[in-house]
Amino acid sequence: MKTKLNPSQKVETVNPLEPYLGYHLRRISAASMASLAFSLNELGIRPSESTVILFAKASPGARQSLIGKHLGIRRANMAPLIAGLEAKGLCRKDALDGRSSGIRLTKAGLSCATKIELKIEENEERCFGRLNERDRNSLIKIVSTINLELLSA
Amino acid sequence: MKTKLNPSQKVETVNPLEPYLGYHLRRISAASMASLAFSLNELGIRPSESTVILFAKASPGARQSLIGKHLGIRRANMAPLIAGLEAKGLCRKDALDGRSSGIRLTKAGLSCATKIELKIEENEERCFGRLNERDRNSLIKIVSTINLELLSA
DNA sequence: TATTATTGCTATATTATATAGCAATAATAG
DNA sequence: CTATTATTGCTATATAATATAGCAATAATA
Repeated sequence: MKTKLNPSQKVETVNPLEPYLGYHLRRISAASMASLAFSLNELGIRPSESTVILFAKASPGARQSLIGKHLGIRRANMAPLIAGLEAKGLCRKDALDGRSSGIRLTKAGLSCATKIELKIEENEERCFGRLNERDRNSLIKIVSTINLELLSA
Repeated sequence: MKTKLNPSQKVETVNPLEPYLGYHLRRISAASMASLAFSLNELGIRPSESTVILFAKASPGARQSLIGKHLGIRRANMAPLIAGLEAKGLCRKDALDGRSSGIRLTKAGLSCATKIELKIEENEERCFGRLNERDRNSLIKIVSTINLELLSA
């Protein structure tokens, strides 16, 4: 069978969501995250874990509530996330007081962080590399502005 | 208690994900989708359902495989989605042949679609309204380009 | 010291999305 | 026409991210 099936669909197929920015952002986000997830999977790391690891690397000793606040992850969801990273030997908790701990990457965690950074940068290139420098920069700028508006409100 | 707790966190809090476009897109997408989900909830409609309804309105009689193809929803996930809309009385299936049907909105479905459009447009304004026309247009343009690259590959 | 806020956590639910595989049917090749 | 292949819709199931409610322990404050 060399030719394709002809589904005989004489239906107009104009996507009515085309004019909506939110729709495009959702599709792009989903596509680039799926691509990243696939790549991170080689490290046994999920996207949400990867963000926590990179944040923990940049802010050693931060408590998980702070990490969650910056990444938009709720306390209730941070708990199992951190527990998972601990179980994988990627971070440990140094008690700060009776209830909180400072999160610190282990040696394995730091090494993993480096690999994650590489994967993320590869993914950025894979997904957004076709953009020219100018578009890319204006995109980052606009998008950061939106983020400020949306996330700080 | 008038003053805030002082968490005595002397940890640097620079978000290392700041330079990554994918990260920003994910956060924005999540925030704008959460906002839309909240709004659509008044109609008893989920975001994924809303996209199917609008597509079905624009392409009456399209089979669900085509709708899914355009919206990036897999067959396996389209089935319960359409069944749910049918159960809510928002669409019906007109047999096209022995296995496929053309999806058509009912009267209630059409009325719902109009309300959805309004909610989406309100949400666009709420989330992206602070952008000036120029930024908004260039954003749409760039973002459509990325989408083409990412989704058609 | 009493009150309030925080931190971390458990349990649970929802949404979106992924794969594997099946049965029925349609399209195509020979 | 018949055999093969592709499609369509579907079920069952799994995973990731994220949401709420509520609890216990602890810290900060009045």
